Amino acid sequence: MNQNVFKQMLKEKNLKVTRQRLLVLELMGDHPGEHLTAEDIYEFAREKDPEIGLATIYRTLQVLVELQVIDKISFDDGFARYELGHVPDGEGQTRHHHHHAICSRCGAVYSFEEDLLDNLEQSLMERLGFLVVDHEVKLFGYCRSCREKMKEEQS
Amino acid sequence: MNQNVFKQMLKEKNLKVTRQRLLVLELMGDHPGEHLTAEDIYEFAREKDPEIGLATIYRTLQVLVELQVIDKISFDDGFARYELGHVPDGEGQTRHHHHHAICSRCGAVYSFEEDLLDNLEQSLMERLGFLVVDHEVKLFGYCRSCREKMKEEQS
DNA sequence: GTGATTGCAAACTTTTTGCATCCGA
DNA sequence: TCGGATGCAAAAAGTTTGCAATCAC
Repeated sequence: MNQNVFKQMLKEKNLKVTRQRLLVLELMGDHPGEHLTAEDIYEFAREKDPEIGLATIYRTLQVLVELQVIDKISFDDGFARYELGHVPDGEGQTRHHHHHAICSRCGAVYSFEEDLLDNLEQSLMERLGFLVVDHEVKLFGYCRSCREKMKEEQS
Repeated sequence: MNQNVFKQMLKEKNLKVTRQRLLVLELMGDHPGEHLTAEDIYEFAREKDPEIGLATIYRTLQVLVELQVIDKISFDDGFARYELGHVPDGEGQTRHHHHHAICSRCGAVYSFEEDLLDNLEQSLMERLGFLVVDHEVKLFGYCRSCREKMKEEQS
């Protein structure tokens, strides 16, 4: 996400461009594909701006979620996580989300993109009149290296 | 879920059959298709057993999740929710989960079943060696009645 | 200048834990 | 009997909020 685009988004919502907001955006960009907690971001932020407060991190993340710059996700391990969202398509309609495969043994998270839900979304519209605009898919299972370790343990 | 089956499951894990555990199971069965929070279950439980403690509810829910009798889900509104899980198939392999369509306007949750993820799961196995054993799909959008209301508001 | 934003600390919410008591097997 | 389970209260952990000081515009 371009910093100038971000500044423009803030201005359109009558929000101010602050050192803290720019820093959080920068940090999110520095860690693509990671699923950072507020605490993670706080730690990174303090390296560059020791004065920054945790409450500011939370408030800034809220702003970024509202602006659809980042997504808030949960792996049900007790804290919310944040990651850079993908740019909405031209029409501003359906977003191109990526999904997550979570290893139940080691906790590794693999991200991937794939739009295999179109059929499902269409059927919901026909049956319930429900218009899907976003989706989130989590797959739970075992990654290759854990499967190998599990095989060894078995023998 | 049959009470005797549950009693058997507890015994197999060397857990005791208690009044409280039976009550929580009963309450979950009384509210099929709902997505109850621990607090909801606590309220229902106190109607039948005013002595019961909230900590017991949490501890019992944990046991039920471990026994795969219920599923823990989150709609990211701040608390965990629980619902009766579907019975695993004969092989004890992939579970037949249902999914959720959540209205972003009124918060209504529609549940449905559909196994359209087989292709996706197979492709993950081929590409990453990741074995999927369970999945969770959340769709966000607008339900029929909210869409109608939104149309009216627009005019 | 002025209203939004920040940092801090305190509050809040959901969930977990310690411990004495109680109960199921 | 005796180890697991319960209820209560206190603690923990993540997040939010009130407020005075500060900053962006």
